[in-house]
Amino acid sequence: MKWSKYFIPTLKETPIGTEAVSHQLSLRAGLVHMLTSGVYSYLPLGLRVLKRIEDIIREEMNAVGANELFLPCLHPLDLWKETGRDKVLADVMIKFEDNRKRPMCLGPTHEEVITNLVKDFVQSYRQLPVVLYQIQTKFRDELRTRFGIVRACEFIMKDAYSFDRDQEGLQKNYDLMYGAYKNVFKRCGLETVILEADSGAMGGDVSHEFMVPASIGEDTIVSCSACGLQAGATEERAEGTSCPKCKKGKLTAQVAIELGHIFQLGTKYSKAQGAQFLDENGKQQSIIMGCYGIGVSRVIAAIIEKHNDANGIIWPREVAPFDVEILPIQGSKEDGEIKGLTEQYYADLTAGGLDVLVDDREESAGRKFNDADLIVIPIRITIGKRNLAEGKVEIKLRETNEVILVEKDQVAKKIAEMTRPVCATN
RNA sequence: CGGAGCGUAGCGCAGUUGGCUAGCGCACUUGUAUGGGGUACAAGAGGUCGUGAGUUCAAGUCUCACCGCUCCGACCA
Repeated sequence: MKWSKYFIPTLKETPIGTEAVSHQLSLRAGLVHMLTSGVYSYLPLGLRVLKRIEDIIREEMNAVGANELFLPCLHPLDLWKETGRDKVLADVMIKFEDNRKRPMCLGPTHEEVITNLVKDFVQSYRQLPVVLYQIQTKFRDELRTRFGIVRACEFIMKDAYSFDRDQEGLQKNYDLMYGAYKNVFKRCGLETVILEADSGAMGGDVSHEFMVPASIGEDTIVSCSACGLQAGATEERAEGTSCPKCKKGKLTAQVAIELGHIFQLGTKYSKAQGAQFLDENGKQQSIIMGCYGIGVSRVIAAIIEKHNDANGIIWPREVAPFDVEILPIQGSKEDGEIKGLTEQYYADLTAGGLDVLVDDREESAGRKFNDADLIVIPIRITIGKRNLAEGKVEIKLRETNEVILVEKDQVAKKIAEMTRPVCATN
């Protein structure tokens, strides 16, 4: 991809009204654009990151036997009345009437829709278990948006739903999802703290939250210095208090971003909506359900919060919008060799399966370097006269700021060596 | 929804006790030079000062209402 033909609107200065680093950098690096509070457009670069995260999620979901589908975000309100959640979620639901005066809402979550779907197709225990997921836009009329895309009114979520004949089956799928979630966040370069949590408006008995401790966030985790207990702190029992478990250690509080939440729902929805199956004894049973969410767009914010420096974002390799950036330093004088090498590297690396961005703009070297640091592609190749005089080209790794000089005809080979371990994990 | 702050060009800002044609930096356009860390010079283009009322000879500036954004709180799969 050539920069001159790509839409990467970087900002030199920090936008007003932004506090969180991820909010600032996501705007400055040209990833997103705010339409109004809590409503964001994803620009080409941000969309690339989003797609890469989605791909990781898809791989991990498919690996545990979940099937991807795509549910509507336009829901008749009547459906929500079946479970009474039209009232429970009334504050966050975006409701309206269509032109035929039918009460509708934009889906804040999809338990009702998926249950409605599954009950039409599943009649027998022989058809269970079923695990389905989607990556979809959710709409929530948040009372207060926060930190850019961390809490938005319109956001992208992966939601999976499991349907089992018994608790044993649910537990099995729940454990699989639990493991898949750990993989997803690890591959996104995020260390998570997993907490047993309150099920809230979702209902059910067991639930776990996947939290990333960060300098901003809407949740608080308390940790015990002695026994290592970690727990959510919804109430004002943060610091000071002694540990409720060992009674010895002191609790320290840490702000965190919730990225994932998984629930054992049981029969709350299947009973309310009549999703039943016939067991081998010919008896009607309610399907046992679980649901599993990841705030996909929120993951981007968490990654930026955890991976940045004074110059910009340091993407973990698996989620970076491009693998390699080629930065030719040349002017209008047309240095034939620089141009030739740029094209050659681009062709070689692209053929090797890498996403390559070429900064072919007629800009000063300084601006190119600064933009490169801001949007940050993991590997940067700088081609300039200074090193070319020695027959060499510079390769810089953004993660470590390590700079190596490579013979100009060894570049593609060297990059291939560097990127191989990443490819192997895929 | 309570508390606080902010709103002047695409972005970041200045604008005094109300005063004459609303400025500055960046970005943008054109030209010349430059070409390894936001390059220099020159000439340009770009404005319902968030919206609406009010006070006044005169409002970016004062008053009121409303709208929008951010932060804290309440709330939250």
